[in-house]
Amino acid sequence: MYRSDFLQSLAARGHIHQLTDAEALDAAAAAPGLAAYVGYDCTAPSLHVGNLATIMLLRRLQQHGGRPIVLLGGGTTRIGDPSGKDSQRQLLGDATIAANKASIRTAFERFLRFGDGPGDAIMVDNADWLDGLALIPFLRDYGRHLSVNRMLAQDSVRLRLEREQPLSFLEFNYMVLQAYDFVELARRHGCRLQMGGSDQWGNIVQGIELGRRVGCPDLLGLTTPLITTADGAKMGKTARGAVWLNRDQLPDWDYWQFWRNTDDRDVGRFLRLFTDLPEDEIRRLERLEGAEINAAKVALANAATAMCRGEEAARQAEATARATFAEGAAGDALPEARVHFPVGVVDALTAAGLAASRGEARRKLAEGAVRFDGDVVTDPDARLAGPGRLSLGRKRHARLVAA
RNA sequence: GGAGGGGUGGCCGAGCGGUCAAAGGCAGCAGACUGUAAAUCUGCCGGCGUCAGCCUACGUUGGUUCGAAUCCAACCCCCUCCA
Repeated sequence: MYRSDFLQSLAARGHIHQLTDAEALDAAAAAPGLAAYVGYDCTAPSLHVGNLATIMLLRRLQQHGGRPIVLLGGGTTRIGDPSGKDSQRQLLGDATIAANKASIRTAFERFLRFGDGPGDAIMVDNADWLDGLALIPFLRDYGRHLSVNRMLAQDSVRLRLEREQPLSFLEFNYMVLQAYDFVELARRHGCRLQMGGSDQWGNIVQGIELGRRVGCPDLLGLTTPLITTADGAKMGKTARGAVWLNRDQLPDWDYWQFWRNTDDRDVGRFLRLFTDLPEDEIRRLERLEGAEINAAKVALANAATAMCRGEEAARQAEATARATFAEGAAGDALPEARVHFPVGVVDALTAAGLAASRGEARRKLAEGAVRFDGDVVTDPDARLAGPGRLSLGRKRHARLVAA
């Protein structure tokens, strides 16, 4: 078993997939001030719950005395990570990347404490060193240490080649630059550990190898398992889109609901991975059976929402859930739709976003799925006279208010 | 460069002159049962509509035809085999 609190905690909570050198890492983590980083692409205006697995690694590191480094890939996003893709990703414009970067960074402040103190997290952007890189000096200093043979064996490259899918030289360089990032962070910030999802293993190892050859000998790597739900889907990808961390991409209510609707079988695992609740509390919650387990889901939703969106957001969502589901009222946190009364049900449904089209609204009315203030509405010509709670099915609700 | 095969709705995949808004599966939505869970069963699943109909869709652009996802031509892209 591990001696350091950090690794003990990660192991107990299910965060560890692979380690490059367990003993060395354990020793490094036992001393205070271990610096570790995770890199994030700026491909979207917000990170999503799929990124939470590694964000939690940084959080746990800080909780146990380490120094988290958030690396924003302002430079590498201009290239595009080929891992897990069969075709080149659409190249993003610099303006988009800059906007995404600005938007992404806000989310981290909820999970980590930033500052100038010894245990404070810092945020860096690899554009700072990548953008100005001069090709010939770079090739002479680093290129000679990078083995093409080895790179060709990397999954991200090999799979593309085996399937005879195109791989541009641009993308081929992604791992080179990610490897170089690690060396740069080791030099600038004394960073010894790179963490990431299991798909990043190859890239992480490349960085460690490069470090060994250019005078940063003791770099380490750690990956988290790919988190899937009990029914086998990648976590955080719903049909309606990703579950975003940023409030302007996904309202607090929906974020809370995402966690509240966790599969029974995932509750214990998610409590360990995505909340700070202590082990004995989690053990108590996951032992609940039947309808009782809903209490554990509420605890999960509250803890996860409080961490990402703040205590107040969690409280409001919980209160709204109670009002909406237990009392059949309309809680404050429900999405609001502004309409002019009297309004036809069909228009109200589309305005509230409960139906994607008028046709769908009509179909749902015919199916008996629509209720207004709790009463089933089936007539597509019905008009609603004033404010109230419009529901589609039992789960989706909106408050109609006068425009 | 040569010879074949193929590009169909979010995905997979049938259709190969009218009866095609296009079989089937997956995903999704809703109903029943429940616990805002899972499983199961049922219905729905391009848009608009006073439900008759209209519009948009089968790689792209033209053409043949009363009529084309289906035939022809050119172009773009993908796959297999040969050089």
